[in-house]
Amino acid sequence: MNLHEALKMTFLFSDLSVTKLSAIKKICRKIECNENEMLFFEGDPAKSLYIAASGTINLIKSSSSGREQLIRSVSPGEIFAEAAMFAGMNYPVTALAKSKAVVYAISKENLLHYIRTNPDASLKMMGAMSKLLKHLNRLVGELALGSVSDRLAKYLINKYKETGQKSFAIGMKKKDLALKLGTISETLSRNINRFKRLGLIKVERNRVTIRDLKKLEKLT
Amino acid sequence: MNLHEALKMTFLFSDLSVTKLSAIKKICRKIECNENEMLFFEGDPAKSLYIAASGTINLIKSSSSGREQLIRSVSPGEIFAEAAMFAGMNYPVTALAKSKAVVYAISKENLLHYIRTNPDASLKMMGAMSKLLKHLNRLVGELALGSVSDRLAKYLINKYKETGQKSFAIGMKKKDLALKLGTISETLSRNINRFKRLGLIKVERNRVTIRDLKKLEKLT
DNA sequence: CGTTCGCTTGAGGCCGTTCAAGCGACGTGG
DNA sequence: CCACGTCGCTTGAACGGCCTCAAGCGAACG
Repeated sequence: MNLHEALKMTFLFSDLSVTKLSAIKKICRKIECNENEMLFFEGDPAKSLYIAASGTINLIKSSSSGREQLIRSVSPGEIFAEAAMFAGMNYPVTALAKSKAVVYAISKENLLHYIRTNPDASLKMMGAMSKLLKHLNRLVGELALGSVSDRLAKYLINKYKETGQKSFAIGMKKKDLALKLGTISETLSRNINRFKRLGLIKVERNRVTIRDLKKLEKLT
Repeated sequence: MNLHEALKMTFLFSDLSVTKLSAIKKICRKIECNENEMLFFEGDPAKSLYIAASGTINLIKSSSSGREQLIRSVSPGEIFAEAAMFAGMNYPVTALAKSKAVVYAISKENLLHYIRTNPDASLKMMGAMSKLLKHLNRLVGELALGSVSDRLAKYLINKYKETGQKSFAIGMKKKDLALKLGTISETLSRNINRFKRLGLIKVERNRVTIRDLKKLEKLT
């Protein structure tokens, strides 16, 4: 995906006029990441907003003891570090390229200038932030209140609703899914197995089939 | 605290002209809550932004099994449900008055109109949302990565930094502190006791004194 | 064919919760 | 002023979920 396509996909810059779009393009700085490269670290001063053009970027939190939590997985056409740049914030997560990736950065100064001179942009920006807030609120609830199997069930149901299919590919390594669910691969494995034994799902390779949606929903 | 004072304290409406301020006052609807009354429930469609004038409002998440997590405790002069009203969201938490309380509500429509006609307001609103994001990010990290004693240590250190005093009142029931730290009173009690045994803190009634800040910081 | 990688499975242990009981502080009514 | 009940807090015992460490195992790949 090139810069133009990526910008068009973002909530923030999607419906701009040709002139405005090319103005935005001028202030984008291209950054290429190798697999497993860190784009920025948690705690670094937030200097830019990023637009993902290709590859996958994981936003994670990690503790000194080595535990990790995946906060968000960014796909091409999405923006990230939206909100970190207000009030002189630091990045609250570290950004890790899961594959070779290309992202574009817009500096804080340029973005603020853009927002100030484009009234609509504020509203869109607030929309983006509010989506993030929603996501984080859900995450907090799930982490604080639910067990791993709760979160796994929620994840599966959500996948089903997203795709409309009772059979779908997980689309990432189980280890990464574990990270997303706030656990580790062993525990995930055991839980998947329990679901299989209970007749809730069927699993082959990377593909899951929901056999008993009702019971799955009752779990959460 | 009356409406005028409360508005003056908020980040959002603090430095308005007299005319604008009185325009805002006109669109505020007064709501009085009794102790333990719910102002709104998680999942309700978000129709208003609120300004707390007196009393304490707890924003909590709870699960069907009865577990609860305190997301935020709102004091007079603060606004809440800032962000819920974008993109047709529902409240992500339920608001519970911990004491008799007075709050003022501004409807979604009125607020959006206000924001659209006051360019500065968007920036302030984004500031408010970005503060919230920061808070939630921290909360996610602590819940996902840390233990109860980590969170207790962080809380104590934070209190110390806030007040500048090594001795301070907790200012809420231990049960509520437990809620805030994502645990229950029994576990909190045991952890406080462990800290006491290790010589990290001293506790008398509702007052904590930090005896060994260094070690406390090393815990986190 | 051997190595690596992702995943699974098992044993053991820790942390936090649940359930149950005890205890001091406080307020109320006798 | 004391007796009693309530409330907030603490403590103990038992249990369970999840993590750690370690080993096994199939598939992909050079």
